[in-house]
Amino acid sequence: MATKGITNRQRIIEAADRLFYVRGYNRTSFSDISDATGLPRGNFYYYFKTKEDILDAVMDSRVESFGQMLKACTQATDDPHARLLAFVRQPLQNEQVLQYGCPFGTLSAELGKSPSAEASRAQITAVFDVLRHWCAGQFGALGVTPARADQLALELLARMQGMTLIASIYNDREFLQRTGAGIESWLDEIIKHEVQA
Amino acid sequence: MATKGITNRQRIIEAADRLFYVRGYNRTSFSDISDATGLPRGNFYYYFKTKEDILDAVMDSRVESFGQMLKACTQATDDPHARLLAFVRQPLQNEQVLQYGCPFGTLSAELGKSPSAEASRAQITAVFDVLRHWCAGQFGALGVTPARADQLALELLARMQGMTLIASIYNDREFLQRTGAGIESWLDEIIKHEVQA
DNA sequence: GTCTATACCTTGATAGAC
DNA sequence: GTCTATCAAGGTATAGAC
Repeated sequence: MATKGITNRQRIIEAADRLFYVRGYNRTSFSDISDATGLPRGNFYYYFKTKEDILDAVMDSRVESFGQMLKACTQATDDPHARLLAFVRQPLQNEQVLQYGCPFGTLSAELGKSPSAEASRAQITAVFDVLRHWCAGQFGALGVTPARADQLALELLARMQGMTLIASIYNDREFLQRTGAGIESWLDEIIKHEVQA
Repeated sequence: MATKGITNRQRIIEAADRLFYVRGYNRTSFSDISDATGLPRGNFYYYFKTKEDILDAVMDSRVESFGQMLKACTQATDDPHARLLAFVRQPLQNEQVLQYGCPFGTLSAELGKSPSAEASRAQITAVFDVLRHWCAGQFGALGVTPARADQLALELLARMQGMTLIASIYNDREFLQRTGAGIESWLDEIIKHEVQA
C-alpha cells in the first residue's frame, strides 16, 4: 500500500509540475490537476494538506530532477569549462522554453509576488541556490577565487534568464541560439582572461 | 461629467497598475481594486466591460508612461550612448525592482502562460517593442546597421531582464549595481569595436 | 486508501434603484 | 454616473461512506 500511495502522490506531483509550468501556479486549480490525473479532487487532501503543500512537493521535485541533470553534467566530463557549456546548451535544446520560459525563472517571477513573501522567497532562493552553487563550483574549479566564482555564477544565471525570457516573449528561436552562442563566447573570454593554465 | 468619469477611470487604472505589479494580474481581484480605490466593485463595469479590459488599459498606461521616460532620455541629450546609459541606469535607482522585479518582465512571464496566448502575447510584444525599437534607434544612431541595431537592442533588454530577475530573487542590491556596471562596460565595448567615429 | 458529496468562500459579472 | 444587492460559477477544503 505504501508503494501504491507513493504512486498516486507521484502522479499528482508530476501533473501539478506540468500545470504549474504551462498555466502558472495561481491559475492551476485542483480541478485541473484532477482532470490531468483522473483522480478526484477530494483525494488530493489525503496526500497534501493544502495547495501550497503541493507546490512545495513540486519545488522539491524540480530541485531533485535538476540536481540529477547537474550530476550528469558533472559526471560527463572532468573539464569545468565543458560542464558549463553543457549547462548553457541545455535550455537551447528544450522546445518548451520558447513557449513557457524557464521553469524556475517564470515560477520565481510569479511567486515573488506571493502574499507570504517569507516562505515563497526562501523556496525560490533554495531552487536557484542549487544552480548557483553548482556553477560557482565549476568556476572555482577553473581557478578563480570563491567570491569571484559566485559572482560569475550569478552573472551566468542572469544571462540565461534574460535570454529565455526575451526568447519566450518573442518566441524567437534564432535569438535563443544566437544569445546562447554569445554566452559561450563570454565563457571563453572569462577563461582566457581570468584563468591561469 | 466627462472629467469626473475620466478621473475615476484613471483611479482604477492606477490602482490596478500598482496591484498587478505587486500582487500579479491573476491574484488581483476586483475586491482588491475596490479596496484600493474606495470605489464599489460593481462600479468598475461602468468603465470597463471585463477584467481583461482593465489589463489592456493598464498595459496602455505602462506603455504611455514608459514612452514618456524614453522621450525624456531622448531629449536630455543628443548622444545615443548617453541615452542608452540613462536607460540602463533607470532600473538601478528604482527600489521596487528589487522587491517585485521589472513591471514588464514579470507581467510578461505571467501573461505568457495565459489561456488566450494570442491576445496576451500580442500585448506583451507590443510593450517590449516600444523598448526594443527605441534601443535599436539609439544603436542605429551610433552607426551600426539596422539589423545589427535590433540584435543589440534585444541583447540589451535580455541582459537587463536577467539582471532584474536575479536581483529580485536574491533581493541583492549589490548584484544589481555590479551587473548594471557590467552592462555599461559592455556598451562601451560595443561602441569601441563596432562604431566608427 | 479511495471516492462522493458538499460546505463555504471568493470570484467576475449583472440588474436595477437612485 | 454612482451605488447596492445579488447572481452563477468556480475556488479550496472537509466529512464521511466504502
